[in-house]
Amino acid sequence: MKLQDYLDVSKLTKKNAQLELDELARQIENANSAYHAGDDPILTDAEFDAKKRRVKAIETKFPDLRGLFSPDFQVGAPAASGFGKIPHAVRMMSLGNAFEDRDVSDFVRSICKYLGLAGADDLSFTAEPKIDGLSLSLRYEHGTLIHAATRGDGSVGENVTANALTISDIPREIENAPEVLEVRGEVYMSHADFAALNIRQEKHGAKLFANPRNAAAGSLRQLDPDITRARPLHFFAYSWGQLSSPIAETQFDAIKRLERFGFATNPLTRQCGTVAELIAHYRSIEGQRASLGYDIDGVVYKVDRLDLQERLGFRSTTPRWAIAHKFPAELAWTRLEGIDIQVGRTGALSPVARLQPVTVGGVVVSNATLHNEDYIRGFDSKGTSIRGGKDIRVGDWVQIYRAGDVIPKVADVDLGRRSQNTVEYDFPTKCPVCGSPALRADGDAVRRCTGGLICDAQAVEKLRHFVSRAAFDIEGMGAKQVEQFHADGWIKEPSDIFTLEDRFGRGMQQLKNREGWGEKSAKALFEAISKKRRVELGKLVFALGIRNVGEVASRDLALHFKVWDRLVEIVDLALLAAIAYRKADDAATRERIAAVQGSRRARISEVRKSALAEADVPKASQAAWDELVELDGLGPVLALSLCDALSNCEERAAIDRLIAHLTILSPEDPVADSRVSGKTVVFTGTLVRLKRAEAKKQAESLGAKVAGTVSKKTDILIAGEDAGSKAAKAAELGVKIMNEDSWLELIERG
DNA sequence: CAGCCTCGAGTTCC
DNA sequence: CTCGAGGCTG
Repeated sequence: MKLQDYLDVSKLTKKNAQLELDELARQIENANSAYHAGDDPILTDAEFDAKKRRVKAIETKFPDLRGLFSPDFQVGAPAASGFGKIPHAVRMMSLGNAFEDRDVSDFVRSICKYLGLAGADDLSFTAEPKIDGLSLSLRYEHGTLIHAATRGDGSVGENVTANALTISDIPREIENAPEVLEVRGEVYMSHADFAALNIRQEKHGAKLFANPRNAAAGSLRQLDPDITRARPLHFFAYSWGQLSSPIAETQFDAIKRLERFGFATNPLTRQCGTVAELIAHYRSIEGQRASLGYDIDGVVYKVDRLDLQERLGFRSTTPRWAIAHKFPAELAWTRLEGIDIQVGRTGALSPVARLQPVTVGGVVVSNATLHNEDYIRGFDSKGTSIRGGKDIRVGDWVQIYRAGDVIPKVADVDLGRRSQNTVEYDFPTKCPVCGSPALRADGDAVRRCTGGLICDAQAVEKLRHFVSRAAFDIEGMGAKQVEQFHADGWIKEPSDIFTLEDRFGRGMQQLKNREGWGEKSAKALFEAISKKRRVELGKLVFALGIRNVGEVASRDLALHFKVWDRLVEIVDLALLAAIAYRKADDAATRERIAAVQGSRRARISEVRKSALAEADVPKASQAAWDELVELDGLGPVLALSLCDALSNCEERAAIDRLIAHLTILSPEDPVADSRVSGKTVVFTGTLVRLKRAEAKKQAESLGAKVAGTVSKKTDILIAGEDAGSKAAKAAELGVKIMNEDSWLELIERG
């Protein structure tokens, strides 16, 4: 039969299509396994390819059958990004790190503290090797794999289903599974397979991979699943995301359960009852490291009981109930050839070491961060020594390691090999880009360029921040593109992005004549820009790049103020109070310095208080300032940054020009209704049944705002034992006061 | 006010 | 990923 006829699906009924898809899936799967097992191929490449194309043809005709097994899953996915995006139903977190035994006992101690346990006797843990690969989340519904997603930024991953299906450790169907089961684990490549792959790559004149991790990552992120199939990848399951029903009561049993579902799990997973046992297992794994046949970079410890894991919950990016105990970093000596200065978005001058290239932990390193001038000098501003007080000089032999196996840093300097004619590094006091003075604020570790937006470096960095993933995230407009557009004078400030198409009228013409741009990509870019004219308030605030106002603070501001105009109104109003606060704070700082010199006791808060009282700030302004400062997580420093940014004429004008192009969306309240949603609560005194942090987390998950101090805006004060001044103030203000038990009762009923 | 815990800002290499 | 520093807790 001709291929063309084989791909003709016009006469196919939906019912037959379903049956045929299943059959094709089976055949392709079998061919796949045979391929993996090294058996004789069941299908020729052409046959294999034809079957895949028929699947695609059928799925195009019956889109609702699409998905389960499409060898090219992202039919119709945007071509620019390559892979479709998949939001994770449950965020994929990273892990906190321990480097020394001490950190492990600290970890256990903090868990006990959080749970209110006197000792670790009742706790037990699992310990397993930390595989050095890339994490993958597999979603099964009714026992069938429906997609596989990379970690991405933790919230949204990339759809690599087609590639995951070529990995023999990943079953397509599992039995007796909950309706929804997301299995998480690590994709990796063995040492042997890595070596063989590089030999093949070399033979074909292709690029060699630096290490198995990169090889595995490169292989999984192939647009053509056939290439992935030819790369021998493996998968260890160690965790899970969304579950329609629990699969076990402990971490260890859950791993066993994953095994029964047909997943490979790491054979060195153990249960440990004490810190000593954890460390012993760590040493044992460390001893076997070289003979495992795959890369690991540490050992992961997790609280075994899942109910406790749930109680412990998560910090912003890491779970409280797990930690990665890392192996010591690899070290390498090389020569420091020079020191360059980079200028960041906030004007920070950051020194970067230019090194004679050296291999550290499987990667060739030629740059390393030097942090700031104190780090180079070997002493911080308080006179505490860094690296034993050894300064770093151009020409020195320096020892390099990759902090957390990622960021290259200087660990040590070999003074014995320092040549006579080296000189101490002279940190610039002028911005190397714009020549403005670079000043170091009192007590600040960084020196900053004072040029503001005059400084090209700052302008570019601000633009890069504006288009970054957590901000406007414009597809086709990454760091490289804004840099280029800025260099051409096409984009000077964020608002220029939205006039790019108009301003150049024939912008399309101009753009598509430029190298790397065609008509299609230019059109796609303008479309992508247009799409972002509707923007969520929090993203907008973050994108502005106001100092000290990051992703979290922006989101909190958005949740509180809901609309842009309201936020601006309050910040504008707060300006007078902000000025008064700064003056009072400066006075307090001067007082402190004088007090330290005169060995008197400093009473900073009182100096500040009295200075503020004298300032006589208008009531409305003070109220606005208080509203900002009393927001949970915000304080005077952030509030000052906000006021500064919005009261600066040029900056404000640029912002106004920008928002003229935008439709600003109010944030959706992330929490469903509960009895306490929207209420502001304050905890005080000693809580008996819950620890403070736990109570706070729980209240927030129910939509309540947790504040630190009682004010008129407080709805409920939860008073534990020995509640003091806060309870008195609440009574004075007529705020509702509850004890811990009635609070718990209230939220449990809700 | 000291000691956490988080967040923000800066960084490298693929 | 790490450092420094802001903000909160006790």
